[in-house]
Amino acid sequence: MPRVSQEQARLNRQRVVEVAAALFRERGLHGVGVADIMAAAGLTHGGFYGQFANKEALAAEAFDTARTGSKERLGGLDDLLANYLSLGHVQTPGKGCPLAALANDVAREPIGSPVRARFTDGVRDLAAALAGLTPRAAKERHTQQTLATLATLVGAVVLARAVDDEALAKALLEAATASAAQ
Amino acid sequence: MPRVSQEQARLNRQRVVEVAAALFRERGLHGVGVADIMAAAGLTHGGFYGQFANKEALAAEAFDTARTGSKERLGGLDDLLANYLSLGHVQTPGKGCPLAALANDVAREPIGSPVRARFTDGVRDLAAALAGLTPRAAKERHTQQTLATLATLVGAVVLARAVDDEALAKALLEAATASAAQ
DNA sequence: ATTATCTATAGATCTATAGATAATGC
DNA sequence: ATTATCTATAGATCTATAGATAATGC
Repeated sequence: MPRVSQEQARLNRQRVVEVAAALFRERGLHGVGVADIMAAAGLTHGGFYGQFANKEALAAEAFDTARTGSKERLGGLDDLLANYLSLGHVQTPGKGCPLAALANDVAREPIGSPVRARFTDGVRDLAAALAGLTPRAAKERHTQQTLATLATLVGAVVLARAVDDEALAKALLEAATASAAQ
Repeated sequence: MPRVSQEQARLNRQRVVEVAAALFRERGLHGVGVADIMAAAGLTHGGFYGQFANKEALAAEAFDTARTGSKERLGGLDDLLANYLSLGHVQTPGKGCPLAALANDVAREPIGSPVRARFTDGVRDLAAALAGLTPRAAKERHTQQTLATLATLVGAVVLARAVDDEALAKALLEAATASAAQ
């Protein structure tokens, strides 16, 4: 019933995107509905379609928000590794790296889908961040090492989250840390 | 209408599990319904509940079938790496490693869920397979190296599948191969 | 008057169950 | 007679839209 100001509407829209960014990472792209997201933002279902074309468009925006919002406070390679490969990151996917949280979901999206493009940008971005923090060898080898490290980080977090045994989860994170630090 | 022999019923049941193992890996645990699976097996929806308690029980059986069915023909570490880190594996998740195909899905299942237990067994299994093919250093370090390699393999495949650029997918696989082969 | 939000609902889809059907196998 | 499978349907849930409501802002 209450109609709000344009200013408030803009804030509401941004809140929807942020809430969606968290819920998608926690429950998956198909694990949360538009009604859930709107309710979590304190709005009603019907209001959604005045602000977004459809669920897919929201997912694309939410992915970007998750990407920029979860960027590691970079200090050095060691800080990034410690943050990324922490139990805290494993236990709070809603605030963590969207690559690790949504890779399987994105892989099932049709090619050419908006979220796939954002995901690819995210991979390049994180690879660039890692490359910038790493001592550089020969250029080709440097790129290769960077991509391998990226795969190790994502793989360790993804597996640690799915496993039923916290000791094994920790062992995966520690093994990845030791490997990525050389 | 047609009622089949016990023998045929057993075969039908096994076919349902195998079809489910493929479809779950392709579309995710929530991306395929019981009706889809039964239709793909050439049976009708209603027949399902005579053979399985529920969808979760089928998922647990299907995960085990996927695990044993996708076991690499081991020849050596190089063969395993070449198979696991191939574009073929990336492009046919329905026949590939269930750890890479379903990690995000399993991570969203409640703790204590049957598929989480099977997933954990799968991680230990693949780690053991890798350990058996790897030159052994000091025991602790050996285990650590094995888990790091496992994370690298899974991460590379998971990322390569989600990315929109085949060149980047190949680069991820090659980087992981170079890293895992030392 | 415009428009952000809400109510209500259409149309799909999904899990699960109940009861009917018809071939197997004692 | 038993039982594997099928038909039909209940009860949830999900995306999307249409129309009503009421506060904003020219």
